[in-house]
Amino acid sequence: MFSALAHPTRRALLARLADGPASVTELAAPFAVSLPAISKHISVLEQAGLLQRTQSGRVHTCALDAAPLRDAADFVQRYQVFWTQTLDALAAYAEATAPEPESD
Amino acid sequence: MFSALAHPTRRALLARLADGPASVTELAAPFAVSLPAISKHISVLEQAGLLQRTQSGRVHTCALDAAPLRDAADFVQRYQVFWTQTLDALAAYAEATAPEPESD
DNA sequence: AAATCATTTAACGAGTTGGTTAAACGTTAT
DNA sequence: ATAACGTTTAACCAACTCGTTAAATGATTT
Repeated sequence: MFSALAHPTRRALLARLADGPASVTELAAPFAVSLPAISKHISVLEQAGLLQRTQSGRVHTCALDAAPLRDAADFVQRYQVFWTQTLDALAAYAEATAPEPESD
Repeated sequence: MFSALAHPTRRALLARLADGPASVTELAAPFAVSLPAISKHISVLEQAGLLQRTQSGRVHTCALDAAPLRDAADFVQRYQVFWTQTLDALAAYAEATAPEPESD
């Protein structure tokens, strides 16, 4: 999943699909690589569950499926406190997760 | 960045660091791989900016730096609308491409 | 039926990743 | 000074990634 997102071409493909479904050739058009290369990228995205294929005739139409990205969002947001809060809040968070008997 | 997150061991290291800084040996302890392997993972995280190293004596203390994760969060959240509206969008698209009169 | 089109598969090569063990490096302790 | 410790570097290997070109597949058009 994260490795599917790790390649810039694949992120660009997702961005393109955010504007609507497209065929493999349409998806490949903006890129300077061969069609088989794009085909492989699409397979990677499909296997990561980020892309759904619908074959109608000889045209494979690809559509974005962002559902798995929710997991990535969940993962990343667990760390949100570490970049949004101040050091005080960070300390509070540390204390909340690993309570330390300080007094009382 | 995404490729740094792509390896489960590295995500586990980040999770561990979320509880506070730790030395390389401490970080390596829970894993069944050799110390050099962990050392490399730490280097990858460090190069991705997710980890800061402080050498004091012969001990390298590693601390989480979640700031770069903000970029990942930004990326992922651009797609949030696609998984919050997924059911409607998918239904509409399915109906448009393969019209299946199920209810009228 | 033959040609063309959209796409994938096959086979290959260069470079990277993720692991290993052995050795090196610098720090601390005896 | 010597030994032990924490960590990295070196050298190596197997497996994977990302790209290529050439051929195959299957659908459509002529």
